[in-house]
Amino acid sequence: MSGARDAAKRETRRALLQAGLAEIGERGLDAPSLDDICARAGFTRGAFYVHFENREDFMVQLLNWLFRNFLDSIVTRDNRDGTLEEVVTRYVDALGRGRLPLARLGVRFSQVLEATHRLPPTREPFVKLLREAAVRVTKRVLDNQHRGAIRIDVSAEHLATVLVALSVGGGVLRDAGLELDLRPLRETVLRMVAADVR
Amino acid sequence: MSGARDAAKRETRRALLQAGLAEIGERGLDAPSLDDICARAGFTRGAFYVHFENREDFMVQLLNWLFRNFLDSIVTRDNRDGTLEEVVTRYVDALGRGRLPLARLGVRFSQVLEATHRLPPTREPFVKLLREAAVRVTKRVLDNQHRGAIRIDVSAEHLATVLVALSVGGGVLRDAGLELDLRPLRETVLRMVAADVR
Amino acid sequence: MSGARDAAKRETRRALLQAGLAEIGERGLDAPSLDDICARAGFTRGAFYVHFENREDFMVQLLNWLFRNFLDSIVTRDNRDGTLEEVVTRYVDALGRGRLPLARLGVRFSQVLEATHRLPPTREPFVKLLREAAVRVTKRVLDNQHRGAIRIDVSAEHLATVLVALSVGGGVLRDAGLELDLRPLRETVLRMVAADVR
Amino acid sequence: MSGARDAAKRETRRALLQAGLAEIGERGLDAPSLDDICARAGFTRGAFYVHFENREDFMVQLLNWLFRNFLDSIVTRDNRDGTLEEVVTRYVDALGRGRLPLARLGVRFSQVLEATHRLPPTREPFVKLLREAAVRVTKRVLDNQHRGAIRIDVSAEHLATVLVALSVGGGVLRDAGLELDLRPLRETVLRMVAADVR
DNA sequence: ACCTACGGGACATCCCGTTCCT
DNA sequence: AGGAACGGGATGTCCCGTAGGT
Repeated sequence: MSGARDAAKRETRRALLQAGLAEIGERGLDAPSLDDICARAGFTRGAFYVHFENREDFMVQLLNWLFRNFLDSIVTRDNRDGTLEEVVTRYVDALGRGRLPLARLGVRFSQVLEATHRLPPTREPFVKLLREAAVRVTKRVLDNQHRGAIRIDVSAEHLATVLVALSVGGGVLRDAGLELDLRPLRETVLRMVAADVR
Repeated sequence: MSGARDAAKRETRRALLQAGLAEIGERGLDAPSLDDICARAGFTRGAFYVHFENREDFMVQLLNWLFRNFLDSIVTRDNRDGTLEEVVTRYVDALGRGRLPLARLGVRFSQVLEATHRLPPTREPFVKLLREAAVRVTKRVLDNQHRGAIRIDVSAEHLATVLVALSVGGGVLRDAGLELDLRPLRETVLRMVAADVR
Repeated sequence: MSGARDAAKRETRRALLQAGLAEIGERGLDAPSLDDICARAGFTRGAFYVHFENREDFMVQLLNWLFRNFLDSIVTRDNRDGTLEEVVTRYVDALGRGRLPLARLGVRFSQVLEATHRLPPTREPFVKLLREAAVRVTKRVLDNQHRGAIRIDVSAEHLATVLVALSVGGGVLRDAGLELDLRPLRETVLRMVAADVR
Repeated sequence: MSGARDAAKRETRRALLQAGLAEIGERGLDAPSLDDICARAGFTRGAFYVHFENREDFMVQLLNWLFRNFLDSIVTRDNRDGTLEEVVTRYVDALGRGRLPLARLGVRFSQVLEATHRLPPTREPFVKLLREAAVRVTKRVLDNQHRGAIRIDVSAEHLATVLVALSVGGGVLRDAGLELDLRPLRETVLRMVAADVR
């Protein structure tokens, strides 16, 4: 199945979501009108209502689509990361240059949070996402504990959760406009989790 | 002069701000109309425009009013807190029972963040606020380092910033609906900052 | 009470209803937009929504207002009518010249009927209206029977109902575009109800 | 040629008209969208525009199709009716049970009237229809006058027109929701047209 | 100080008609 | 013949800001 017709349809849908993401990133969740979004995608509302039931449906689908990219803003999926130090370094580096996946899409953390609060259907997938992030970090911590790079007097799971919270908090502070000198902060964190003391 | 007159006027103003806060907490920053807010305060827009220029002005004043209470959600102002452990414990405890000052007002962290992003006049006071929070925590850390309760191989300032980020991140995760077992997380953090290493 | 403010308000309301009636008469129940109606009255939708909850509320109030004039299209209220013959003659005369109160307002019978069917709140007052019409005609018939002008072998009440149905039917046929030679029809009816035979 | 092909096409057309009739009966002339009508018939607008030019064209064809059944709501076509009393009795009986052809289709008299007013192409056939109704009744009256069952002091034509108006008026009152005790009304009418006077 | 009528802009939704695909 | 994507117009509703009354 899925001939030229279906392909075009999917492309239209993708373009609308993409445009919606861009508009939301620039102007918030509520500001952009459907006309704005459609115009940016090169379509009209006639097309919009073929693909989405209404504005809310659009937003829900948009967010769920976003969540798939979201996780990468905390920790990448692949296993080539090596040490936790490298993970943290890469994260902090991306944060410092405004290159976190979310930021790259022009969406603020707080926007996502607001959205999940106002659109109930998005809450569950979002929470699942956060849990998955903790799970991924837990694996790295365990790896590093085994090879003696991370202190073993704390549970890997708890440490991972702390790190996730710290990442989120750092991103939020950054979004908020607080200028942070990231390098020493990174060093501080690494020292707090390191196996060898002083 | 004009005692009773002015008092009544101030009371009206306060009632409007209070109502605005309640509406925002319940329905977000954009949903409540001025009519909704005024009605909740027992007035109409006629009273509103006596006290505020327009919706944006109202929101700015509302947020700046909120910020004065906001800092306490991270660390209280008084000096009777004693050890950092007590500070952290109290914070985590409040977080666990949804009794952070912000939460008590029914406002989510993400809402404040969104607001500061869309209302430029609120950004500066907000950032100042975050800095002040870091300063307060820094003092506590220094105190504790001096008495040997906190590790001294990290800068008090950096550690404080990390703790603030962690607090913010924890609050956000909580807002997001992630159920956290806070006790072990608190223990993990305390161990990471402790002076004595096992 | 009711100073200059209230008077202006009532006048605005009246102007909107009047304009609505005119628009409905010209273009039907559904065609005229609120903008059309408001423009004809010299106002905008901002004024409209002060006086009416929504379009349906407006239509209901409009119809109920119309009903007060409606009854006169079947039989006038005052008692100076004298014989039933005069009543019938006057009615037929008005019908023939398109001067029935309804027609004078530019509203068709069928429009009123349609409206009452689609707007439930208007049904009860409309039915009450029809009953009142029958009651009025019944009184005339009784008068005329007492003085020997109308046959007494039929119940006054039933005869009145028949006459009302006949009036309505005649009006509808006229609305429908059937050209009727009304004079002989009137004579026919009068002969059918007359007391003296042949 | 093209037997099955054409049959299928006609069937589609018929299904659309049928669905349109049902929708109109339930929700009025304007409420149902083409999508609603097509969906009810099991098609989409793609099929619709094969058979009809646009909405107006559809409505015109629908009404003209309806008119063929309409006449029977006033007087049947066949000549087996016998006395006028039987005609009236049968009509009143059908009226009382809501079994007039129009009512059976779920369409109100006022809807047809409204339609003819707003769709000019339907007016002429409708008026022709009403005239034909009068002609049919006139024949019955003449028959009955010849055999001495109906008074002869009124023109058959005029009496017939009066009866048609009365029928229409009765149907309208019924549509309007006025509860009528039909039996005595029927007796009243029959007495008014009877040849023998008590 | 506060209320209320009103002007007027914005927008989600609905729906019609066209066009291209199958 | 029929299905479905898309263009694009129309409109009810909501809401902000203002002006004039009380």
